[in-house]
Amino acid sequence: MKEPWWYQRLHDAGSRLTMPRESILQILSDTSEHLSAEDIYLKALRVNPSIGLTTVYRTLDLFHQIGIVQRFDFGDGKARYELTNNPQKKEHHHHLICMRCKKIIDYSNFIKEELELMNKTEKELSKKHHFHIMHHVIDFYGLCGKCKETP
Amino acid sequence: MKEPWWYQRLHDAGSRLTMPRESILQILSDTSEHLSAEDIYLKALRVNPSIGLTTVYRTLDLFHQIGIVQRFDFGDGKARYELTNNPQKKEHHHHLICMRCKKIIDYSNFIKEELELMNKTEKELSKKHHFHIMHHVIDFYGLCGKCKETP
DNA sequence: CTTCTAATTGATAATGATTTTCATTATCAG
DNA sequence: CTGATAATGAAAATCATTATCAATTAGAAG
Repeated sequence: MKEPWWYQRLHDAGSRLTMPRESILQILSDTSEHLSAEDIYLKALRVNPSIGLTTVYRTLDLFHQIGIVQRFDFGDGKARYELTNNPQKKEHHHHLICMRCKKIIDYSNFIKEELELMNKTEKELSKKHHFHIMHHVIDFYGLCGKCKETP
Repeated sequence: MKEPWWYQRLHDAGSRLTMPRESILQILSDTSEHLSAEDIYLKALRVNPSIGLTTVYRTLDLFHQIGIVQRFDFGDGKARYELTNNPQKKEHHHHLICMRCKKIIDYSNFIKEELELMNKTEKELSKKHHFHIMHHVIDFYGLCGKCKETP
């Protein structure tokens, strides 16, 4: 079995490959949801009943630092985590967030045009502000169909 | 003195215009920073020493619900608030966020092209997902010049 | 202008996500 | 294999945000 790119990145960061980290990586790559630290912890418990919530937090933080996961704050008080896409596959998705009921809709029909523009903009900003951009987030805030009806 | 658009919006929402709310509105429109609830509270205290932190939170939440302020989570554990721009002036800015030192750089050289695309996309998403979009957020995450140097 | 009532306020306590601490354990380079 | 060092987990500590509740106030109606 081929080691995914993030194993390399872990190693490059001088971090060790441990069981809790593997479980978390596994959980993240098996889901398409927006998992919170506790969601991940609960799933991890089923595989490794001795894992600690603290470790989950630390691991997610590490993964975020080295670019393996993205962290999102949708305004419901807890952070959500998603595996960063393999840089080869340039696909990514964005979110529609209902400001009332907090529902999140993924939006992945990403327009070619938009992706191009984003890349161009990233390059420009990188240069102008000496910033090394690792990823970007586009979120749309508003009211979902239901909440729009009932004010 | 002309009442700004948000006064109307407050009224339309069936909410009253109170002193704490005016102070907060004032503070928000006087700054170009990304203020947290506590930042705002401390500033408000200087004008109205009897204001409570709770009220600041409630007010910011209300303002956010009715679209007067935008709320941002940059990953430092506290929410930040900014007055939404007057809808007439279609300008808005976005952020470069350093994942290490949490520095935030505003980016407002917004490309015409990008704004057009955003509007088009918003329209599309609105229709497709029956979503009433109120605003959007674009954030770039990465490492600032300094943090890039010292790993 | 006065009255009345629902909206609003502020102090305090409670909540809940995330971090810190620290003694123990496990990884992996040499 | 082994030691230096990173990583772990339990428990306690933080800290932003929210709920509670009695007291106050805005502003519509008269």
